[in-house]
Amino acid sequence: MNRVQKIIDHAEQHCTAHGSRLTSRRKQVLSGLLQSEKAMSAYELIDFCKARSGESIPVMTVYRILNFLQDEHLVHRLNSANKYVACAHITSGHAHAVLQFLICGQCQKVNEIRVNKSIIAELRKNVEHAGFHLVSPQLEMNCICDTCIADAA
Amino acid sequence: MNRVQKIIDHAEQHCTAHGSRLTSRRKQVLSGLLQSEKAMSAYELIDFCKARSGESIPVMTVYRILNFLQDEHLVHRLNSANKYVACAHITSGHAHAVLQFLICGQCQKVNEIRVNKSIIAELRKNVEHAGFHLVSPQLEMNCICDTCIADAA
DNA sequence: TCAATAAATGTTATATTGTAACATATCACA
DNA sequence: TGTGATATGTTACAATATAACATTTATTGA
Repeated sequence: MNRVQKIIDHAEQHCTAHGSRLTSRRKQVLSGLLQSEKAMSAYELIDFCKARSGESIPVMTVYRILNFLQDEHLVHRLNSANKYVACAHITSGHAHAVLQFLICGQCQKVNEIRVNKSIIAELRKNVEHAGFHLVSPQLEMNCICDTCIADAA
Repeated sequence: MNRVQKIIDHAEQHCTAHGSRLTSRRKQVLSGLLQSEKAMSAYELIDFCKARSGESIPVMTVYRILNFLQDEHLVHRLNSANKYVACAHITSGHAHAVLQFLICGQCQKVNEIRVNKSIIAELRKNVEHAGFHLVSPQLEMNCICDTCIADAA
C-alpha cells in the first residue's frame, strides 16, 4: 500500500470515529492535496485532479469539501497565501497542537511544524495583556527554503 | 492640531527624509485608514473615503498607494484578512521591529504590538532547523477582544 | 423494502480582492 | 519652458470565494 493510500485510510478511520464520512469525493480532494505534496489554491487543486483523473470537480464542491476537511483537521488553510495543504500529521494522531507553517515564497513548499508550548504561552501572555483572547493560534511565516537559496546562488 | 493631522505630518517628514513624496492622494488614503481606526479592505477604504469626501478614488490608485505606504512602513497588510491597517507607530519612530497583529474576528479591531526578541529568536531557530530561512516575520493571530466577549455574554 | 428524511453534491450566478496594459496628468529640474 | 520621471486615471479582466437553489445519494425507521 502506498503512502497516500495509507494516509487516506487513517483519515477514514479518523472520520468514522467522529461519526462523519470520508466520501469518495472527499477522498479524491484529500488525495489530490496529498499527491501534490504542496499547498494549492482551490482552483489549482481542481486542475490537478482534472489532470490526473480527467474528471472536473465543481468549484463549490471543492470549497465545501475543503471546509469539511479543515473541520476534521485533515487539511489546513494557509491564510497568508489563500492556499490549502494536507495536514502533515494525519497518521501520527495530531493532538491539536499549535502549528507553525513555513512557506517558501519561491517554490511554495510548506513545512508544518509544531510550536513549543513555552513560546505559545509567551505569545498568549502578550495577547491577554493587550485585552484580547487567542482563538486559533496558527503561525505562518514567510520563508525561503534551502533549495531555493542554493538555486539562487 | 488633531491626532490624524499630527500623524500625517510625521508621515510626510518620514517620506521627505527618504526622498519620496506624500502626495495629497496618498494623504487621503492614509488619513482614511487612520480615521477609521480599523483594518479595511481596499474596497472598504474606497467606500469610507467616498462617504467622507464624496470623491471616489479609483481601485487601481488605491492599491498602488497602499503598496507605496507599505514600502514606507506606514501601512501594514494583514495577510490573513486581506485588509490594510495604518501602522500604529508612525509617530514613535518604528524601528522595523517584528510585529504581532491581534485581530478580533468579531469586530475586526486590530492591535499591533511588538514581539519580544527572544521569541523571534526561538521561532527563527525552529525555522532554520527545518531548512528554511525567515524572510519577513509578521505574526497574525486570530483573537477576540474583551469588548466582543463582554457583548456576547 | 421502501418512503421519509438527512446529508452530500451539482448548477448558476455573483461577490470580493487584486492586477495588467495603456492613457493622461502632474511634478522637478535643467 | 519643455522634457523626462513620477503619479494617477481608465478599462478590462484574473483569481478567490460564496449565496441560493436543484438534484442526487445515503440512512433509518415503519
